[in-house]
Amino acid sequence: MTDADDRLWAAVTEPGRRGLLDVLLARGEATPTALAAELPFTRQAVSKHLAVLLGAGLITRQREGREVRYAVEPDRLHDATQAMITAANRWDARLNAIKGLAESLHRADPGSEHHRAPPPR
Amino acid sequence: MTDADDRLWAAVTEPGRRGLLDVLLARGEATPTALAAELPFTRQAVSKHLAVLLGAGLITRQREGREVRYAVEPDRLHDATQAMITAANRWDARLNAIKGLAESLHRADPGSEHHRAPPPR
DNA sequence: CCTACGCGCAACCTGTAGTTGCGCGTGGCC
DNA sequence: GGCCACGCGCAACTACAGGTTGCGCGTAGG
Repeated sequence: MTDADDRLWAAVTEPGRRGLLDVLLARGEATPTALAAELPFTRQAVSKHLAVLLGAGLITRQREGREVRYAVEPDRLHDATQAMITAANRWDARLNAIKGLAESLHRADPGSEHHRAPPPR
Repeated sequence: MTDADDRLWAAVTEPGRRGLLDVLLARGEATPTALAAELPFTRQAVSKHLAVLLGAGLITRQREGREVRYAVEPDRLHDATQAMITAANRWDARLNAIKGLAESLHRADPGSEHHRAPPPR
């Protein structure tokens, strides 16, 4: 996993940003104040997060008079979602392998959960 | 999304923990020192992360003499991966809707990307 | 022109990730 | 049995990122 991908991952998985993206995706585009109105933190905090997302190329910024409209960048954000799904699936594959192995061991020797002798004290 | 799910999400998505889980999944089970040997941070940092994962129910802890073996809890971790995939898919659905909408608008009126009159200065 | 609003910048606070240092218990060796 | 070595957890400290408040600038609108 490259360096840019790491930044992408960190940008979308951070809890605050995740909620922010939820709202922004529901609207397609919005201003910082509008976003802050639906989120549990202040406009400035929102603005910081938007700066991070902007730096990661996940959203676009466009001035319109005294307002600023932020909009999602579908292609780039799609890359992020795919990265998440890929990672999750890779983990799941490992998980199934481990689970299957544990079960087969259990069948072979049901008493071997504690590998040696576990002295209670 | 519930409170426990939030803790689950935070536990797995944190960058340090993500790398740790990668190694732990590759081995199935391991001791803190063994994990620290393959990770970019110290044994104590690993130990802290393991404590968090343990608190989230994602791994199990078992003393074996003077060592401690941590092992992944397949079912619980599977829940986490599913949560990630679900979130990613939900975003992707929104994304496609937005992208489709933008394209249809573009077809209807190719010059309407700037909604009103954008004064350059 | 003057007011109101939206925004960004800067200073500050707080929690968490990461480090180093130390003490305790267990295993192996003589 | 006694001693050293190793693995581990606890505690104190530092560094950084998320979040807040306060302020100043520019633009919109009467």
